[in-house]
Formats: sequence, structure tokens, C-alpha cells
Amino acid sequence: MLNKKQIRYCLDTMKKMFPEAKGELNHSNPFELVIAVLLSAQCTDALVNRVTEDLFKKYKTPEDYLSVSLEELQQDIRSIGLYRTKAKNIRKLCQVLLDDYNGEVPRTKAELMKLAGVGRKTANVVASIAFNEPAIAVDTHVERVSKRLGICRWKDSVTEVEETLMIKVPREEWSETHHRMIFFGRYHCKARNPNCPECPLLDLCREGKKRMKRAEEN
DNA sequence: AACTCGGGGCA
DNA sequence: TGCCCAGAGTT
Repeated sequence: MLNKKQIRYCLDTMKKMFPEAKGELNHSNPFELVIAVLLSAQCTDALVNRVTEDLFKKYKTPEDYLSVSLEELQQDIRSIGLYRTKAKNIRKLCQVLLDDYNGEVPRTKAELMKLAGVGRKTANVVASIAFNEPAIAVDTHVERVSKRLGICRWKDSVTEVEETLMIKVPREEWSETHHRMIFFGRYHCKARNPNCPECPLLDLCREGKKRMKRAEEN
């Protein structure tokens, strides 16, 4: 298991590799952030951005999403996977925002997770990025990278990965940590063919060393 | 823990 | 063509 100093080195290195790693879902508007992250489930961020560019011009408020038919909203997000379910969830979510939250987006993880279509990851992203609440969003990239490097254990659940990161990463870096690890995971430490031979973190990477050794034997 | 939803991107 | 993708909900 990596210690705090080693983890800091990892995060600094990731920043050097992807200095532009800002996170494309970094909307200043909490409501738009909820919608964007909800839509992003199981599809690429580039696709979501393409759709939300037009979507957010047409729909500004929860009322706007409820003012059209379900079919019309589905058409507007048709190019995104799971669009039927997501359109239904957006309508449910907007209705709850109006009924229970005066049209505003709630700030805490617990409240966010009660919204339709908002699970652990979306709730964490919105709470941490939009409201700077204490949370680290662990998606598949963050989980994979954490486990390969040895920041956490292989068998850890998503909750355990989350807890470990919150303990070992300074509070003020939680939000940025999310984006750095996602870029690192998406473009370098990929699920299928991680670029271990050219990885600057190979020396301290548990999984990387294992893979290099295995490749050498073949 | 395992399954389903699902169109687009990429090899 | 076949496989995967910045997940959530249900069983």
C-alpha cells in the first residue's frame, strides 16, 4: 500500500502528464451539472458535451424540462445511450426539485442520492464540484487506477476506495484528484492496454511491475 | 454480486 | 462486426 507521500507524488506526476485535466463536467451551474453527469452514465464525456450544448440552450430550469412531453425530451437526448430511462429520470428529478427543494439542487450526498437517476457517483461529483462538500467521486477509472498503483487494496469495495482516498489525500485536493485520476486512467492507465513501459509511475506501481515482469517472461 | 438498459465510438 | 464506455436501479 502506498503512503501519503507516494500518493502525492503520483498525483503530481499525473498533473504533469495532463496539465489540462480540468474535467469537462465542471459546470458552474449545479442544476446543469446534475443533468450532465446523469446523462454521462455509460457513455463518453465528448458525446454528453455535444448533446448538452444544445440541451442547455433549450432547457434552463426544472420547469423547462417538465413543460415538454417525455417524447420530446427523449428526442433531444436520443444520441445518448439509455436515453429513454434518462429522460424519465430527468423529469422525476425535476419534479422533486420543485416539490421538495424550491427548484434548487440539494447540497449533500444523502439528499442528492434520493433523486431519480442520481447514484453514488453523480451525487459525489455534484456535492464535491458544485458545492465543495466533503466527497470524492470514484468511477471506474479512479477505482482501477487506485487499485493498480496500490493506493488501496484490490478487493476494496467502491466505498472503501472512497474512504481510503479521503484519508490519504489532503482535503483541498479531493476535487482535482478526481479529474487527474480520470485523465490518467482514460488516456494512459487504460483498462485494456495500460502503457506501463512508458509510465513515469512504473517504479512504485504494484500492478505495473507485475505486468512488466509477465511481459518479459513471454 | 449479477443483471439490464442502449446508442455511439473505435478497432 | 464486436466490444466498451465519466452508472443506476432492481433482484
